[in-house]
Amino acid sequence: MSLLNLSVDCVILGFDDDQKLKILLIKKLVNKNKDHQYAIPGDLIGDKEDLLCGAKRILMSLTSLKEIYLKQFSVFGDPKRTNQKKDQDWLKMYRKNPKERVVTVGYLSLVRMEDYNPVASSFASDAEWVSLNSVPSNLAFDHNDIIKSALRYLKTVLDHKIVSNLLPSKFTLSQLQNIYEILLDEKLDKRNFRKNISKISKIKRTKEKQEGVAHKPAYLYTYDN
Amino acid sequence: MSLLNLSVDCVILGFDDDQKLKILLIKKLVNKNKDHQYAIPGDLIGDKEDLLCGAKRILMSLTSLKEIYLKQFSVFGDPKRTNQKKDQDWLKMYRKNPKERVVTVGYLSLVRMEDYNPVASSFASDAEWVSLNSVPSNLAFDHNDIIKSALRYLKTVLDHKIVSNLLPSKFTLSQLQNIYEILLDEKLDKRNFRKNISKISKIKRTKEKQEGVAHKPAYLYTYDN
DNA sequence: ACAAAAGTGTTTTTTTTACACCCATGA
DNA sequence: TCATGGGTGTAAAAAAAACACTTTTGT
Repeated sequence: MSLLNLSVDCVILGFDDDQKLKILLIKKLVNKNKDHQYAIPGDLIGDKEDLLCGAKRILMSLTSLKEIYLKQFSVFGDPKRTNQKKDQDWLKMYRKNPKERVVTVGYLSLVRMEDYNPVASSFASDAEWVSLNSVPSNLAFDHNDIIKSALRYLKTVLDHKIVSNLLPSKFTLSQLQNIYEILLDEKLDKRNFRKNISKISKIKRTKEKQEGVAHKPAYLYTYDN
Repeated sequence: MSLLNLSVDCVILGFDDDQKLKILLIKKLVNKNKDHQYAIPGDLIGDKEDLLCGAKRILMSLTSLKEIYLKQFSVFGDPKRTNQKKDQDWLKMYRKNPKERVVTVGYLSLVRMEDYNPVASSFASDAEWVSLNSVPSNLAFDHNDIIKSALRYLKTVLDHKIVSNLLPSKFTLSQLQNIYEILLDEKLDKRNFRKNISKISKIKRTKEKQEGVAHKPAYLYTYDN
């Protein structure tokens, strides 16, 4: 019998060669002073809008990121998830009926940071990559929980198809191994890792090598769709 | 900016020793004649109701099943998912605004059929266990898709904890193997299966044996929480 | 010459698969 | 005594893990 608002929230993880995993956060003003809070990009979906399309539209509108593969991973429907004061403050500024319930659908993506340059717009006053281990613990709504849930989910579905998004078109096996180590959060054995990669027919060695490195240059590989 | 209806739909799989996997369907009248259709149990969630609580309440109200472990597995948000004529007919009878969008959250459970005796009520005129391979292909809304999605999900998460719901408190290893074979839809090797089970410390052999069977009686096992 | 990362095989251990016969019971 | 499902072990194969040294480049 009840009508409610449905939103999507996007956990966009960004990868920068040889660095830490980052997450795309937006900054939102919570009142007329310039107090702000961080959140993952998300908003209400439109009337007749498909969820996935909505997620893409919203991500685009807040951060200008487009053409991103998004995967639904969970729904967050606690009736009190928008009740905290900090969240009500924000809702009062942007929504007609801030007390209405909002259920949200979580979407996840993994991207190469160099491929996407977030530019804030709409109610986002800023959009930036933040190291996963320095994410504020007081994100908007239940966004800290949503991120945790996304990371848990990620480990269960990680595969070469997903990881291929994170690679430049030519990459070294060390870069690839580094991605796995970061995403799985564990060290891998170089020789065993390469043995496994060599079984994946889609990953092919080119004749090119790294240039200008102060060590033996690595062969470059490509991921072949 | 849009308000919409949120529902839950429950895929309840029922297991009956040595038999086929069944699913709990309800029958709904679609008009004043006695035309009906089948559906999985589901309905709109309440205003301030938690999703999981709502799912339990609705399942109880339609089929009288209670105390069931339900696991959220996906969201179905196609804006047109309630637009077919058969579905609009039903919605017109039971909802004030049948054209309003309904997004639904899918919940899954696996139960022992003997433990639960479905009794239809509310808008369900009947509630019955139906063999998975004789589910009508024209269930309400997108329920056929929801079931497919649930079965796919089930194979990925199957473990002894989940299966323990399907067992009587004392069971034989053949019963257990049978459940796995049905859920995984593949034959398993008896000796290898038992080897694996023996590693699971929660599954313990009792001193009791089957009685009154026309073959060597099997030892009974228990699942120890 | 040194530092830095690349590249490369073999052995051991663990896990998984395949496979066949005798046993206890009720009819 | 027959039909039925219960119960058991071993060998082979496959997969995963452990492990160390040489090479190529820039500085």
